[in-house]
Amino acid sequence: MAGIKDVAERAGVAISTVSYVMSGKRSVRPETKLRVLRAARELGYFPNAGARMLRGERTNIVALSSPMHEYTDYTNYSAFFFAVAQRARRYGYDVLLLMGEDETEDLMRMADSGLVDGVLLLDVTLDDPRVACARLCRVPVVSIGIPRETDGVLCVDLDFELMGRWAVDRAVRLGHRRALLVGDQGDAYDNGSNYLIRTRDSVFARAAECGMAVEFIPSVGRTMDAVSASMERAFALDPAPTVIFGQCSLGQLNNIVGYCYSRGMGVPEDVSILALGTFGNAATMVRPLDEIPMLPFSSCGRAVDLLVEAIEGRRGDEGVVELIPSKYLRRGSMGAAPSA
Amino acid sequence: MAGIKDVAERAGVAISTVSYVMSGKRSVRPETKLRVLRAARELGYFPNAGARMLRGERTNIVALSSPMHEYTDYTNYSAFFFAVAQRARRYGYDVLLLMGEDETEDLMRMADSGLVDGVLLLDVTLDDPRVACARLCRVPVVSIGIPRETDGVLCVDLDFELMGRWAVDRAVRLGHRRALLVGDQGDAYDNGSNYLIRTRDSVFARAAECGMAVEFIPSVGRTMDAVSASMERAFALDPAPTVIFGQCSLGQLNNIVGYCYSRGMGVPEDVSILALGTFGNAATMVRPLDEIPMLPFSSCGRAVDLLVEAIEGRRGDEGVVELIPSKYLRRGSMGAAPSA
DNA sequence: CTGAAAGCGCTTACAG
DNA sequence: CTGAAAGCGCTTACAG
Repeated sequence: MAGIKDVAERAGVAISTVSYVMSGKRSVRPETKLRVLRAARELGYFPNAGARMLRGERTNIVALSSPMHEYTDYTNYSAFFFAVAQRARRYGYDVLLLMGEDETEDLMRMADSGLVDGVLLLDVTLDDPRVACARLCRVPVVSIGIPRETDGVLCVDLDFELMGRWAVDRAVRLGHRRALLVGDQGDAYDNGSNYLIRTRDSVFARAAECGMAVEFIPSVGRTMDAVSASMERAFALDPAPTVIFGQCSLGQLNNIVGYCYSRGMGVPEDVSILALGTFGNAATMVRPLDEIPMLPFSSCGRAVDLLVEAIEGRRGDEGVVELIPSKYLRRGSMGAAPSA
Repeated sequence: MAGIKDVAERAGVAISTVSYVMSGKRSVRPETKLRVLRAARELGYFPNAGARMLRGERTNIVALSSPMHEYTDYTNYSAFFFAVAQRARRYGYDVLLLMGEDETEDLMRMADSGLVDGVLLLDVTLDDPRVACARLCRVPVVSIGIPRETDGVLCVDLDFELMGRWAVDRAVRLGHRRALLVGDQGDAYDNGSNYLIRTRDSVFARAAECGMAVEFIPSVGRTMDAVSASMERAFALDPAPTVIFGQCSLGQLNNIVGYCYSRGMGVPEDVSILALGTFGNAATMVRPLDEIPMLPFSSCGRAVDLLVEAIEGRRGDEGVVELIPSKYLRRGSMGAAPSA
């Protein structure tokens, strides 16, 4: 509740002096400075954020746009939120969550109200309307995810094409010729969820290059029964797949392993399994799995780096697309293809 | 970038008229109003947030304080974030994440800078320093979690005492006399993480009343190997427990089930398992489990309700403690105790 | 029904 | 080394 005037009065100086002491933008006689600092501390003075904003000062807030949809499975989002918040904190920024369904309205409001210094877009779809907003915004915007049209925006993402290629290459090297790609819920692809499509298509493309057959089934549910039913159909194929790429949740992967075990199939003796886009947590499964994880701390961290650079004017608004390679974590669930 | 002056000029009115049109705080001639609205739309006008704050208007932002610690397992936090954000949105509020390690400093800064209209505390420990801050704050604060001293703060939480009693009562009714409580990581209790302690102690207390023996083991790790080692020791007891209460993550529960199966113990024929404080997702396990879940949407939703009431002055700052009952979800993993 | 002007709490160019 | 004052973009009491 104490303002700069109260501090000035208590310290016996002008408000400008208080301001300069706080900002350090000009040198102040040590004794004066001390009096001011003591007064500020005693009064519990914090500069009014509104007044600073009005003067065009940074707010040290970045918005994180992460719209909620009906189909949003938010289980793993906190990793992204934490990653963003942690890195932002390092630069002295706080994070304002924008989770309204109406993505673009929130965005324009924030960008033009002067409340935030920059914006991060999460969960960017191929034709995300927020990207068009980004081009109009007076604050810098960084997209975590690669839209179809990238010109004029800063984009960072994990290299999901590379993820797909790595998966296929590893399987092919182990002699596998028939793969099953278990996808996420079908509507996640329909809604253009970017990384899912990119990974899946990269698997398809690379498999075609390598002469490997790939069957794709989206998940229809998360329970053991739902997963079993899907797997049942997949393994009824002749010849049956010898390797499974799981582009799905850890729970579904658990059920896939459970299904294999229930059918008497050993991992990796009878079937190999590789998790794609998980969160490094397939190590904790009953049967730990090889995985090529998301690395949210890498992608989000880098996105914050770029955003802060842009905010502080150390970067123009030329388009940038940075792809970050994931890594391959071995847990022994990928083995040589069983000989026919 | 367009300001109220630009809108006024384009509409041919005074800035006060623009202001009144935007706020609706006084009636304006329909034609004038229309001209103003059109001008505002054409210029993409959004009121400057700083100027409004300076005038003491609401910012329509609430802070969500959720400090990150070394030991924080953030896997399930997004459910709370989403729950808060969703309900806040309904009232027209955005959410500012405060995740700095230094909990109280962030809090005071926010509360006194005028940037937020209210604050929510997440992950409140028994002697949480943020609660003391809350009493000093000039904005309302709602604690999600019950600290030791609740006077002068608004508190909402799930009824974890009831959760503990329900667990024990259900087991006792099924004839179980020896239980194993598998806890979260040990340091989570040491750091005073509120709900863990309350649930655990409630299990202890109720078990003592009912003449049931309870062995407690904190988790030492999340991998199958770590969980197996702990379970090994627990089942070496004579007589061995016939029911397991799992106050731990879904991954660890999966490993507990995996351990039981590997030892040839059926669930619930040989051992019953009940998950406490999970997120309704034990339905998707290979062996679905009975659970008494967290219900973040209930507790956080109610917390936002209270906060908004306080912000809008429809509630004094008398202390309030609201406990919300969870529910018991049956999945067939709790059965009659095997006869000795 | 509408407008001119004070003032919110800061920062900073200007003056000394 | 320090201060008096303009001005950021709004809201609202006052005036008509």
